[in-house]
Amino acid sequence: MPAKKDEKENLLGITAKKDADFSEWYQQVLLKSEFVDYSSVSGCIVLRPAAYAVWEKIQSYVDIRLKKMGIKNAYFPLFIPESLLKKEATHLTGFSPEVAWVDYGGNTKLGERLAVRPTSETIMYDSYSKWIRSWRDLPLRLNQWNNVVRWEFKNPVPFIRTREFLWNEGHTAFATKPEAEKEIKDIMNLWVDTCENVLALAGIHGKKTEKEKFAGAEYTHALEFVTPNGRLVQGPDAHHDGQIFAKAFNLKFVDKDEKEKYVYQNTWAITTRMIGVMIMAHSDDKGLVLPPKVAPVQIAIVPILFDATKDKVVAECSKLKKELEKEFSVIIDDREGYTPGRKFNEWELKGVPIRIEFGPKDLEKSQAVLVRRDSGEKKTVKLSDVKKEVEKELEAMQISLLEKSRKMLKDSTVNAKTFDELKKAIDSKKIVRAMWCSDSTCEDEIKDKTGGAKLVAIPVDEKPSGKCVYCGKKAEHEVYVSKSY
RNA sequence: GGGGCUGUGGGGUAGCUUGGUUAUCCUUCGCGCUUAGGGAGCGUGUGACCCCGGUUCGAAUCCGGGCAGCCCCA
Repeated sequence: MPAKKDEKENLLGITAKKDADFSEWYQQVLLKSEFVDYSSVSGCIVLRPAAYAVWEKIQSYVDIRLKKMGIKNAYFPLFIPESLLKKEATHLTGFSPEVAWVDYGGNTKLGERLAVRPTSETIMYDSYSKWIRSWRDLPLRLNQWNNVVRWEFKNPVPFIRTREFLWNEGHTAFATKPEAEKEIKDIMNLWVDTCENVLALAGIHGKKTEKEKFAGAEYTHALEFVTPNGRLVQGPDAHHDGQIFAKAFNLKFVDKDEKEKYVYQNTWAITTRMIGVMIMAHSDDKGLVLPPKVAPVQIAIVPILFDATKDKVVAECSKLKKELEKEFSVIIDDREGYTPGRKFNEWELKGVPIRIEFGPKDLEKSQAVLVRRDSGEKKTVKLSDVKKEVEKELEAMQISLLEKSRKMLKDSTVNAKTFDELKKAIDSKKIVRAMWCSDSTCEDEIKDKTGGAKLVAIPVDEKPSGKCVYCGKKAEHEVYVSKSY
């Protein structure tokens, strides 16, 4: 029996519309699906089991591939002595406004206060300086999975901007620049692969402008993702640090030619922010939509229970579950006292990719009903074909979500020749591709006159030609301009 | 960095202007019965005034401060 319209407001499901009230919608999707919760610490969220499971999927996909590349995992301290954090000037300036400090141990004031790591370059390179002596010690390629704290004062947005977040941080040292730069390419390929094939997200591979690059890097590559409310968000990145930290931390080695040289370094990371980007992109007015490759539960079997056939239906569902869980993660929702409709809505809210309905009619005809979360499409299949069909639909869903993401990126992008066009596009929540003279004055002016739109990325596939969108001088680069998180 | 709005059971709310008995309603949650192919029904139970201070005989309500969340602008 359908719920009365005026009662719907108070039911389990989300009431905000993605198109009409994006941030309210985003919040409701996360909270009502029991994906995350707020905590008593401002700007810090709780990843509930479903969210953490998604992170574990991302983590394991990336971790396996990093290890194949020859990178090893290690763990360095959470705390960084102030003196170490101060060693590289640009780095310090970049991070110091948002560092959280520990001043006391119990009641005892510490002799030197400790930073809670905002990133671990400084504490790691302190060790690296002891470990790197000869060319034989290189390359040194370590990664750690951990948490970092950046005490931001802007409005927190779950996953997108939180004061503490989870990530990996790879920190590597090479004897030569070409080796190091080759790694930047490999890592960026890994990020593209992970985002596209696991999270079903299409991004822009770009280079950061001088203004926007990582504090302490020579240059920064990153993937940028468009959100449904027309902003770009930075995703995973890879920074080539050249010899900047090497000089600050005295990372020298004796090369084969017996000369002392500084190492060349990279740092790179993917963070839990991507989970937020993924949810913004794929989820809808019914709740979460999780790509099959990250979904903690891929299939929910809902038995339709009538007294006369209950036992047989449940038995058949259990058989089905046993068969399916050889390859997929499956749950069977045989809770009594809830109607099927209620269960359907609940699993949709939680973003389970495939639902299987099975009742007396299906028992009679040896069939089951498959429903896809992303399209809502229903399909009746023979019991013997369920496994094959599920596999097919999960793959199709994964691909379809990526295509949708590609389309969103394409539809959100506008080319602008004049500043007027650029401004109009920004105002109508588009992201803009335009030409740029590469002067930071123009960068500042554009930001100023558009209400904060940044030059987010110089696409790696750029073909600069013509004139700067702002000053009209010869263009050096193409850029994506957009408001950002 | 600046401005605005809002905090009442797990969620959504009424009450606040004009202070006054046991804080309203819906939903969730627990239990019992009954139901079951798209958010079922009846009965019953649990559960809240963000925190600190002030005014007052009396504060969810008025005042001050804090904390938190949201929105807009830079």
